[in-house]
Amino acid sequence: MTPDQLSDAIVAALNAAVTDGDLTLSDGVPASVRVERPKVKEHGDYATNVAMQLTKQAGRPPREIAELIAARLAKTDGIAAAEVAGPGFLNVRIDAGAQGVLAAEIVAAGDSYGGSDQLRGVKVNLEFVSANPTGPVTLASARWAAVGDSLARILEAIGADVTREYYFNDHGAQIDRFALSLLARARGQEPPQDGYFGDYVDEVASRVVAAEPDVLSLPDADAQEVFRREGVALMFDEVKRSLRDFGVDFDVYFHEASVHESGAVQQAIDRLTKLGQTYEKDGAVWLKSTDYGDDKDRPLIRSNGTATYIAGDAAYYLDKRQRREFDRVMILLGADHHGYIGRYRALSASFGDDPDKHLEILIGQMVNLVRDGKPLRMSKRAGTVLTMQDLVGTVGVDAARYSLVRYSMDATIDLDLDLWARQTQDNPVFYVQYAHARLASILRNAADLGLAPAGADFDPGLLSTAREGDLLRALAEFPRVVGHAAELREPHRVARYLEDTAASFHKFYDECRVLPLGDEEPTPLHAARLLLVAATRQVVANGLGLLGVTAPERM
RNA sequence: GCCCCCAUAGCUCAGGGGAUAGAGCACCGGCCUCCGGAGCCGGGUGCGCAGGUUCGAAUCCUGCUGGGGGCACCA
Repeated sequence: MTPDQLSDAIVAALNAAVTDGDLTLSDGVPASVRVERPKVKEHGDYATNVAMQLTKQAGRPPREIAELIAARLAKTDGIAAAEVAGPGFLNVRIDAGAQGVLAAEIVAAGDSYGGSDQLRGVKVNLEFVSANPTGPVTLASARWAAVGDSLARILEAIGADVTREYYFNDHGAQIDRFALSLLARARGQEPPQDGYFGDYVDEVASRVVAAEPDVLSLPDADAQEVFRREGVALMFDEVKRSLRDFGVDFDVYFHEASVHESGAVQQAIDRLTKLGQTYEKDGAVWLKSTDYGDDKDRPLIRSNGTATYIAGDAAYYLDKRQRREFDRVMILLGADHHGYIGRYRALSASFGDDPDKHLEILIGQMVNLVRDGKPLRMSKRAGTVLTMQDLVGTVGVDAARYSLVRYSMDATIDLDLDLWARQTQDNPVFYVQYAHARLASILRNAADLGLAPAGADFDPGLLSTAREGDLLRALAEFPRVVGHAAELREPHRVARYLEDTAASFHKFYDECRVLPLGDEEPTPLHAARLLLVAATRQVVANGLGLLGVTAPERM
């Protein structure tokens, strides 16, 4: 019996109490009740605080309400006991049998276990990373790559139709500075003060020269144009390649330059003007973003006639909303962009959208580096920027992605380079992957013995020890964890869940022999435990899949 | 000055109003005749401060302290 099924049973009990005239609820019976796993074993398999929640509208003490539910619940199939405790908690024990059937259900569901139809039919556009093509993907961007892709996978698991999107800022001043920096390095000069530094600038510059040998004999403006075009193209390739190596495949790489070249920017501004959302002042065209809660109005067209960055955003946002009629535009940004929220919401509202419904901007905190216990300061100028590829090269894709996704986005994380570089069991990803390898190994050994997991008609009551019960309850949690991770946009919950579940499995393994010992005859218990192993392996594999981390058969 | 995030064990971090606040690392001590010891078992210290809401607060609200990041006709 899963928590959701228990919730249904409790609702049924409440309905029965009302029908019998034992209970009156002014707001009616809730559609579902909150069921949680108690921290203490003595409090049963599951507990609910619904009686306390209903105290007001029932006009009766919580313990009395809990008694009414308990009496009816105790008669429900699959429930071994229901007792009232403390101020009005209802503690429930599930029949071992009702719990054990889950193992067969999970194996039958396979890859789909954990998913749901919660967001079926919802089209989501999820933009993340979107780093400028003026350098390699940095460690900070790697966090959004890991978190964004995992979030996309989790949303897809609950039915959403997700488009992963990357916005290349390949237009504007920073691109000019990049081109100038390349030109300078190609000539053996220092890049400008506000230019780009680091070895990769030299590399890109020499690759451009190799491809276009006569570039250095061109006039400055023409040479700069060649370096801009070729340099940016090389960076595009580099960015795409490192993301692919990281296991992140974007559906759309959108180029900022395209909305400027196509006239989409002007169309977007015209539209805003027609909607009465702009005005002219000091020779510039402004968006009345303060009407929608922004700190200040934002210029769309500068007094020199050129379009601003936010004008490109306007066109891009409009494109996203119209291209496939996305229900929701989600954007993952670093904390240094949090000031961006106000103007973007105002932009959305200016087009007549509801920013609370159509737009969602997620802010994640930064990644710091620590070495020898001391913070390591990255400097773009000195060229000491740690890249995603550096991280992957040091710890591997699995550990890199896992380490970046296992923390709450709200928390700044300190990655200890030495620790991750050591690649020892300090890294929790090994704990989870090891559990999967161990599970796979048991299944391999069973196959060698000609032993198959029990079928759907097995006796679930065989899985009755405390460790088996703990493991089954952990497996039963998975769909809820995925649902919560999706709803709260918190992929790290999946990682933490996997660590807990791996621990439950390791404990089960330590106490419960799965395969026959020596020449012992296989029994139904062996087959039942093997089924539990198969179910556990499935859950661990599904969970790792949501994080974009491999589930190894062997390590 | 204004805005956002954070503050929980020696360290890195979990903890969606619930009962006795958890995990990993580190430290000490146990467990391999057979399914992977990269594992398991035992040992202990903590919610920055002050108010408020609530039957109940690490969790929600306010103020303060400390840390991080932002507040361009840059992108």
